[in-house]
Amino acid sequence: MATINDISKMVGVSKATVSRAINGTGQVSKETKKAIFEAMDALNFRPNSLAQALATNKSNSIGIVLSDFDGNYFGRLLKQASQTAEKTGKQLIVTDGHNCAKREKEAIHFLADRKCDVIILYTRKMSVSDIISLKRSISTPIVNVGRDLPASAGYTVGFDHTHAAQIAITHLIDLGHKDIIYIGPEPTTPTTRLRFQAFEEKLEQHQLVAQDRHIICPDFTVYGGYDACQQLLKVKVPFSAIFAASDDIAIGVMKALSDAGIKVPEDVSVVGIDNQEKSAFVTPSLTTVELPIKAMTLHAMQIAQELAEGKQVTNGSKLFTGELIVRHSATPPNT
Amino acid sequence: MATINDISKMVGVSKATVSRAINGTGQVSKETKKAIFEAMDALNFRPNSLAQALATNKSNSIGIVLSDFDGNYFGRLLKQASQTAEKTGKQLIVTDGHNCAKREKEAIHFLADRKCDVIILYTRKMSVSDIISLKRSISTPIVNVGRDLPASAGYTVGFDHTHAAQIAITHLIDLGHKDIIYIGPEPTTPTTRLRFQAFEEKLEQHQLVAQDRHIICPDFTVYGGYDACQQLLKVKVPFSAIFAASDDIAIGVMKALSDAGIKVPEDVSVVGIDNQEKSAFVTPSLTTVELPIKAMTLHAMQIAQELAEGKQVTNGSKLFTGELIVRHSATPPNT
DNA sequence: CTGAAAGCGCTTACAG
DNA sequence: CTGAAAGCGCTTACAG
Repeated sequence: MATINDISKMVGVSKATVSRAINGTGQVSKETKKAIFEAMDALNFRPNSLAQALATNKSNSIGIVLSDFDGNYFGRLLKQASQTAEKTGKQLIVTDGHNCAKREKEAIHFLADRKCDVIILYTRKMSVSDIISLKRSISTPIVNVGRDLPASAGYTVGFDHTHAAQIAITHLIDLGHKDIIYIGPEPTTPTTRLRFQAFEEKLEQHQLVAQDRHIICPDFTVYGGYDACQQLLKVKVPFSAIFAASDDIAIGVMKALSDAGIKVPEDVSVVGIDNQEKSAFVTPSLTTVELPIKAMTLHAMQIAQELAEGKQVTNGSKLFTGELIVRHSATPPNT
Repeated sequence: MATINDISKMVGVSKATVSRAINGTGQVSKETKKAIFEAMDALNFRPNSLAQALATNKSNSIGIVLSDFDGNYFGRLLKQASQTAEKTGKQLIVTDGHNCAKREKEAIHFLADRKCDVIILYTRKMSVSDIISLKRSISTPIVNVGRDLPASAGYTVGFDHTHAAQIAITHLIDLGHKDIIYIGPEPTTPTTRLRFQAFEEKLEQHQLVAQDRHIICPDFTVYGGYDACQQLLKVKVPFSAIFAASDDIAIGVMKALSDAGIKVPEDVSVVGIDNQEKSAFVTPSLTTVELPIKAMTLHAMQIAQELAEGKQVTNGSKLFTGELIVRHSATPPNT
């Protein structure tokens, strides 16, 4: 690998001059500039970005830590993030939190250690105080995505999970359903807690039975939904509608129902949350709540961008809300 | 940020000793080691990994470049890669090739410039000669994933796309179908070309009409499949089966069919390629070909691992083959 | 077991 | 417009 020294020797100038030519900082005469670029080509020179970063204390890259590499919307988030990053000429470094608070923290440190200009943090497991203290311990600016965090956690682009769950359930109630089941993971993380609480509250508010209406599935996957629904069919509690904590779960649920000879929506209505691409293509198409992950990511990247350039942030933290997408998986109950 | 100097001053030893204590290289007495660790804690010291990498010329990380951040199996690939990486204590740096040869190259350079120990390359757009010359121009070892490349391209964990397409089509032919349509992207990339060629050859081999049987869809998505199938329904060519170039396309196709009142598999059979998670959960469940992306990634990571440690590679390049997964979307034609 | 010194490949005041 | 020198924060022979 050729270094700046090689090319400085070849051209017969100091490496300071070479550096200036490369970066376009300071004045360099046309002729020497030309000679330098030719030498760079000849030697196939590429600046060592590690050395650059060490010297300047920044790396021209944006770090992302994702709580997990297979959540149902991490693909959309990544896609959007990488598109915006490309426009700004910054590289994106993506890192896995392995769905565990400890790993999430490590990933953040990894990124901070590499002097990323800014870190986009999509965490599910870290507690609010974790986030706040971590934020304090590193100098890299952080922008949180996905959760609704207090101002002390720094910039955050959140989603109103409570509201999303409410409109889904309200839809079912408005259709006339009285026996509604919730299928979703145990309410142990902020997100799962919010969704489940919204469920219970809405039911109670409408004087419907809210107790023992929660069938737990291990995760947010189709498999989880499928198994949980089979479980539900065994216990023989009466129900006419199911609220699934995610579209994936809902799709698993619908499959289990169909395998058991139960028709959706004629016999049982199902609604989900997420509005994944595939949800429009299953049969029946799924009624769900749009989670605007692309718009959220875009917003987060704009903040990140401004932060990276040391600019004033024009549009700071924001809370996004969902929207009900009515399709064909939920109808009035069969009476 | 505390540096190694701060802690060397605090303890009263040279920074060489501190470095040895941190890395566990060389001898350091118990007492000084203890003092050093205490000081590290007190000052909340984290070694600057940029400086470490610059000094040692390695970074203890594995780089991945993905041709695109929304291909249909990049999620599974990433998940598996990050799981293996975690076990080995290496960090994973993921980078987007933006579905374009130029960007793919840039991404590789980015990773090489950061001194990744090894690069996993999943490219769709770069030509074989591109890959070979790029491989020559950087010193970082590369392991290719997904395509079947010549030995001169270095280690490669490939998939036999021709064989996969063949078994899918043969399945349809064996069921008795004579009028088969191919729905997939234009054969412009290595993968799309292979799949389409296999289709044409098999048809000709069985003396079936192979001309004008290709309905083009813009990409590998459900939307693409949906639109292309609507196209197909307009042109009124007779057909009893559809071979879709991916599961996503197949799912879009089935939806278009069902929207048009055509029953799968009673009226039309459909098969895909990929065996995505959701394919078992659509109705009817999709007959497809398993693409063992997890196993392939695991294999690639093992090579990467050995390369990174400078070990001899025990199991080198390998070509994986698909397996037919028979479910409910394809049956004998209705005669 | 420990230290002084050189080096990794850049950048950036400072001086001219 | 250009160069000499110090510095970024580490590691690693070498010498003791």
